[in-house]
Amino acid sequence: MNHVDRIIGHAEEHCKAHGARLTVKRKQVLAGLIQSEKALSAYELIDVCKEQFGESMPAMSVYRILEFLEDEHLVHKLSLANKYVACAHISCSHEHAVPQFLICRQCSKVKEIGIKPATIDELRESVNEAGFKLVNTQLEMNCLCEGCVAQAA
Amino acid sequence: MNHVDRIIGHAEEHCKAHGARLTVKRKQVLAGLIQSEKALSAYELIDVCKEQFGESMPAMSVYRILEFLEDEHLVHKLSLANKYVACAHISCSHEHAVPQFLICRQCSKVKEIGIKPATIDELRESVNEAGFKLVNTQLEMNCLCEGCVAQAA
DNA sequence: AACACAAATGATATGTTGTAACATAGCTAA
DNA sequence: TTAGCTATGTTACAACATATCATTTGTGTT
Repeated sequence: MNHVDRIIGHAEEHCKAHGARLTVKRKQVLAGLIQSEKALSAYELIDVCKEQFGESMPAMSVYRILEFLEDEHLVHKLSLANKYVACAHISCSHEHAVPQFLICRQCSKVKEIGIKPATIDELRESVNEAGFKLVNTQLEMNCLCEGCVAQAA
Repeated sequence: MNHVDRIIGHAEEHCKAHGARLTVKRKQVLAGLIQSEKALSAYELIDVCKEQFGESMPAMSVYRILEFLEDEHLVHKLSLANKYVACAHISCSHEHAVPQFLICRQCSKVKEIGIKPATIDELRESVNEAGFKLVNTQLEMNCLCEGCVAQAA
């Protein structure tokens, strides 16, 4: 049983725990995302599923499935890049705070981090001072990953 | 001479100062953005220009013009919303740091703020610790503006 | 003024991301 | 088993964005 399958196993338990169904298609989409280890657009994901499972996957289905996986907190949507990424903590049992994302603009590698609560508080305060309310603390930041920085140098 | 015209005047000087040409079309696009006082998609902007100036504006041109205006730091692209917003500081003479944006998910109103440098430093540090490099400090945050919070309540 | 060149815009087509609407298939439970 | 819900398929299209090549406009030079 490989790494991906183990994570899928956890996802399955997670879903079963509250009566959500992790169907074959949904597992395929999630597995595709986990395996690629980076953010993929919905259409890239279609290609991945085609390669991996030989099954055609209508765009509509992929979007529906991504929505389901988001609702289950198994996948995050990165609006900054219009891409989707598997949650880095599917196998963790504890509850998670809303994460922040570092997105490599070069290669779409994504790092999911938890910024210090104090920093988040400062941000939220700046937002409040401006008369706005933060609807969530999912920050997305344009970055370069180590590998791509090295290449650029 | 109204508010918008005054800002356009400043923009014109800014461009002239280094030989960039703020043409009629470019002025129209910028004026449309300033006047609306919120973020607009490129296609919304086409409609605004059509209404305001009666001129048809091919999508291609609008995108080119928005790119020019971005290069001149007169307009910001908000990737989180796929919209564009006029810079809030066109009339300021001083140099600006990279701004942060609060985007109302309800009405697209945008507030351009400058977060405390210390907070930015903390963020950058968190990013570095994760082995990534921030390519810029333009944060975009999903918010609700005062008006929309009041409505929702 | 006429010309040459570059910058800006127009026109057309197409790529990419995402959703609406309605049809079908497949579980699940009485 | 049949009724009803959930999931998926199909088709069409909306919204966002760019590639490419043609034309116009503006600027400097002779």
